[in-house]
Amino acid sequence: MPPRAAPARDKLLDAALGTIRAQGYAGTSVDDLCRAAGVTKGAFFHHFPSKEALAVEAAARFGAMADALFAEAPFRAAPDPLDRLLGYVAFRRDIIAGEFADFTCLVGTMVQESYFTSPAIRAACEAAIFGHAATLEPDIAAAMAERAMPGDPASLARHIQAVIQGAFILAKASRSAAVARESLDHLHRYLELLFKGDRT
Amino acid sequence: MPPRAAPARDKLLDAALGTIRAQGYAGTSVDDLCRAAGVTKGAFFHHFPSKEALAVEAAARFGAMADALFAEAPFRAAPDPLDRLLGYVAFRRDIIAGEFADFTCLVGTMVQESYFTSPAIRAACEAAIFGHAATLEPDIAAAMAERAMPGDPASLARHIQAVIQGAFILAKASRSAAVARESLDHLHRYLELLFKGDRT
DNA sequence: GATAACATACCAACTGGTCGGTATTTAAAG
DNA sequence: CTTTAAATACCGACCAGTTGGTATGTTATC
Repeated sequence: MPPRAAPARDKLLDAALGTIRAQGYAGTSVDDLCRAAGVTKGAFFHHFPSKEALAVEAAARFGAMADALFAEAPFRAAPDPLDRLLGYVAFRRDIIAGEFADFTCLVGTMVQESYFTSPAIRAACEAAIFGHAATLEPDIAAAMAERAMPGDPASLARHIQAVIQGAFILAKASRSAAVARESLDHLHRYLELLFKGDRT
Repeated sequence: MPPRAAPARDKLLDAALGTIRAQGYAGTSVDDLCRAAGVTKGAFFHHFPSKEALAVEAAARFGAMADALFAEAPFRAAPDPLDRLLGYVAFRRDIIAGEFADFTCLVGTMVQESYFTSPAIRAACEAAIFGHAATLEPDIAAAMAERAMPGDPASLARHIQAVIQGAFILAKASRSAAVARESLDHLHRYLELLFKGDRT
């Protein structure tokens, strides 16, 4: 097959998304990854200098995939910035379904356990989370400006990410996606109260 | 029920709180724990049948310690239930300071990485998180009743925990306790808007 | 003198990582 | 269009250290 395409590399990265989201970073061995990807250890260390390096790349890949998903989602077409913001939260709520390893956040999982032991992974996760949060800032800023509201768009964008991350934790603890969706509903209500001043 | 003083047991449990919060469950070896506790491996397996069993007990201990901390905190003395609720959030905000391993949540960290691989740990973390959330329900229910508000007290209590957990993740990612406090401020504002309808 | 609390030595399985090798592709030379 | 040389992709045995856990003690306390 085409070596230039390096399928083993992509297979490993893909396998990492699912496996690490289910077992955590430290709980996933290089052999686990190779097995899940259907690849040998030789291929692993040909493409990645270390397990940590793969994690860093997986974090970046996950961030890019997430950004692309939301950039192309239907709610983006709304003309009003507040509608786009509320649409984002509603969309995030709605995609919380199915297997946990499918809707859960790779970088949130990894940073939790390796922020202290691996500066490289921590930085990669920070970039993914805060980079994604930054994509919300323009709409928040526009919605605030339209209403001459005080407030820090960046801070609200970060809070939205915090709620999402926390919702995943409660969902995992209770094996219930519904618990996570509920929290996103509260977040949605917060934004409505904040921007519209009512509970419509 | 320890027959008579088993210092090694307590030292191991204490060491687990700090070490697992910094390195995660899978990232912490039994030897790490023994070293941190100043105890030998023989003592470890004399008191705990497995590493997993220690984690389960550590989760329960952490939950009990947290419940006790908030049950005795000053805000509990407020006569109004809403003030107690807002006081809880403000108090949680204020104790986010210093070392990450000191204010961060053991059970949130553990459940994130082992909800799939260890049913026992997952259940222990679920009990700690949702048990703690339940302690907020009476005040929320009372505050809602006073205002004849619709809404599910349990759901709001869980949301509060979700925000707290998510705030920790963002804090770890950015090495900034301030980011977490900010999120607690947003949560505080949500509750004010919900119950008072203004931004006082 | 029994029992719980600890210590020491040890183990098989697994850990992340290395290494010498082979197969396939690309690029340039003929 | 071939031949060929360099590069890249991949394989799988192997390594030293670590893993969670055990077996067999010794010591302290009732």
